[in-house]
Amino acid sequence: MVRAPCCEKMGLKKGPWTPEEDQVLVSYIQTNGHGNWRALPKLAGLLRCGKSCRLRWTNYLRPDIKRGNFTREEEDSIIQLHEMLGNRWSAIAARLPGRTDNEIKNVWHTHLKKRLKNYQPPQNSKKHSKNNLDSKAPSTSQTFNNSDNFSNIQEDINGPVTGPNSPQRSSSEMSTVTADSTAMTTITIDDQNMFKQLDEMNSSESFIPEIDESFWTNDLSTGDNSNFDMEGTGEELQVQFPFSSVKQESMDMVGTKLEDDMDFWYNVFIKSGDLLDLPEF
DNA sequence: AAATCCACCAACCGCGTACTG
DNA sequence: GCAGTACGCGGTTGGTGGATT
Repeated sequence: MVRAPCCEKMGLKKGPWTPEEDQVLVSYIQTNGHGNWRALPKLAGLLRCGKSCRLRWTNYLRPDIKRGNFTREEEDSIIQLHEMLGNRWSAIAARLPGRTDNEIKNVWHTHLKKRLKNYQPPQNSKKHSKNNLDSKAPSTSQTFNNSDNFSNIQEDINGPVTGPNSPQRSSSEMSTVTADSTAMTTITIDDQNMFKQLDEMNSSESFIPEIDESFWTNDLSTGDNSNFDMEGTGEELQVQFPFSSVKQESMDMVGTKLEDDMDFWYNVFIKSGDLLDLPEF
């Protein structure tokens, strides 16, 4: 069943806002605040629906909006954040003061996607982005240089790490991730330590090392990922990978054995926004 | 000069979810 | 626990203006 558009239903005005309407909206909000968006247009004397008013205010009229072209730094930040957060435009906008999610979304679709298209990702990077692990993020890879990003994203996932309203989770509350392949590679780490490690790696020269073709098995390379499975099982998340062998040279990380390919882990833990968003995680 | 194409961006739309009674 | 309401979000659309043919 299709919900009727609110403006149509009410016989309210649609389309571009006039300067007069802008003025009415701004002066009303400056005087009274926006409070209830639904009631606002009636109270302010606007023939618009509350939704339209909210959009106009948040995307255009808000005093803290930064107008004008995006700087190269801002664009780079968007690319980095999109790499990590996917199409979560509001989360990205929250890290770019003065920019709205709508604006960022537009810039992404009109400029940045093209920029990335011209960028040749390292071999393999898209092979393990199939099967929904990476459904929200493009399969490109790059070096990160914003040292705040991982901490911020950690906050996004777990809530603020410090502060009166958001106490740090105890280690028993911290979720674990278990990666299990048919080669019986099992890794358990907690996400707090993981982000700490990633922050450290982030400050190094090259966050994502090159990987060689042999890292991937034929199963995955041929795109037969039907047996890929991820499921949340209470406190523990089981992740099954379809490949039967992984590079076994390991590094000691977070007190646990991990493969040395950080591109892999990056995709598993960072690019997979869905995985990280699971409340059980 | 006219027609067409294309890029840009403001605004709309519907869905998911938080909130409230 | 449920239903109704309101809001926020991401995807999409449509108008506009500049570039190209």
